[in-house]
Amino acid sequence: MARSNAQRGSARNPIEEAQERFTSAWGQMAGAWGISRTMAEVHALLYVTGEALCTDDVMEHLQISRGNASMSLRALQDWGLITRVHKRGDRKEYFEAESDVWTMFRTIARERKKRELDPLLASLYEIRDLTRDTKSDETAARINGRLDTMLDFVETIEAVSRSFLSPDGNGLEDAVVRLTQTED
Amino acid sequence: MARSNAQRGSARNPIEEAQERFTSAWGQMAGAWGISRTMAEVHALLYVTGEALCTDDVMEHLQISRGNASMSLRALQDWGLITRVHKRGDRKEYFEAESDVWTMFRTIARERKKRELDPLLASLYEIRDLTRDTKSDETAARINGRLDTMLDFVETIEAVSRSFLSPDGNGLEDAVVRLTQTED
DNA sequence: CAGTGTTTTCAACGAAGATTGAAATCTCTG
DNA sequence: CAGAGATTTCAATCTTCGTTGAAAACACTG
Repeated sequence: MARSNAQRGSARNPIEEAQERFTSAWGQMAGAWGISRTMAEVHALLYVTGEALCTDDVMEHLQISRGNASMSLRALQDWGLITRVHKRGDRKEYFEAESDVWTMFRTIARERKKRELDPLLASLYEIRDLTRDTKSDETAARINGRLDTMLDFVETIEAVSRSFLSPDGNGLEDAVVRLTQTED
Repeated sequence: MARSNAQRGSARNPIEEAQERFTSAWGQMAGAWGISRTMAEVHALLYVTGEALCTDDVMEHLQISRGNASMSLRALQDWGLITRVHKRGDRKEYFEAESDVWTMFRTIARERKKRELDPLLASLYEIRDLTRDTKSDETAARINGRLDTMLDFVETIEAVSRSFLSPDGNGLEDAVVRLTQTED
């Protein structure tokens, strides 16, 4: 009882502290890809640990409720960032994180594209069609011009994303490596 | 009284409706770059309108309070997405949005890098240093391996971002164009 | 198929963040 | 430099989102 409280905050040994700090740092990034802090922390924990953990492990490490752990694990599965693992002779379910960081990144990017970019693009098409046959005074022309410019831009972004993400390939990593090399 | 309520939701003419729908669609993207929905809507309004607006214009179009409008405009200035404009013979301040979409994108990306990526990288360095001289049993080795892999990855992302964003140049647009063309 | 261990669901609650509005501050103008 | 107009600030309030915990559903095992 005394022991399990004493180690709150800064963990016993360097490895545990590193694990805890990583989990927390990764949690800060939650906003960066539109998931809750807890969900990011669960993911970080599974990633850094590198082995399959069960709901109780997650609850204990992160000090969260069973319901919260269950929902976060479910959401991470929906994103495709973790997978279920069965251990025979054990009735509990275990989960482990995708270990390849590029795959992880691609998964997140693909999901965000689906949830944010694609709907935006769809909206922009609809909006353009609203004003397709409007006689343009000066103001209308300016506004339409801006909308068209934005649509072009978002289309370009979408095209780039698609070429990286949609095939099964790992074009992303290649491209990034190419880009970081000689910028001639 | 009847009139100003009647046009809530769908605006009178196609142009106004397009403007309103764009503002709303752009507002949905707020989460995507870590600002509040209102702030994104103010930005969208200024962008699509294409001319300088004052606080009262913003308040009226978006149906928000003076305080909220003031704070959102301030925040957008801090981000560098809008600039103040003085109209002579008028005591009010006016604001207009950056009109070049690539510049806009670069501004947002640069700010996010500063606020999210750089701190993450700093944390990861600290975390690595924690475990630098730990004798590694099997578990510790695995965890350290994962942390190193993640650090490499984030360093790479940082390097790519930096090469696009930090110079004054428009390397980003060029790179994107290059990437969308023949993928050989 | 009863019993036990495990996971999921969800209404109530709590925390974090956004918004308001009015007072305080600032800034022109005559 | 008084006063009107414009902007900013911030405590109180509202809203939204995340979390809890216990009940229900589920899934094994003997």
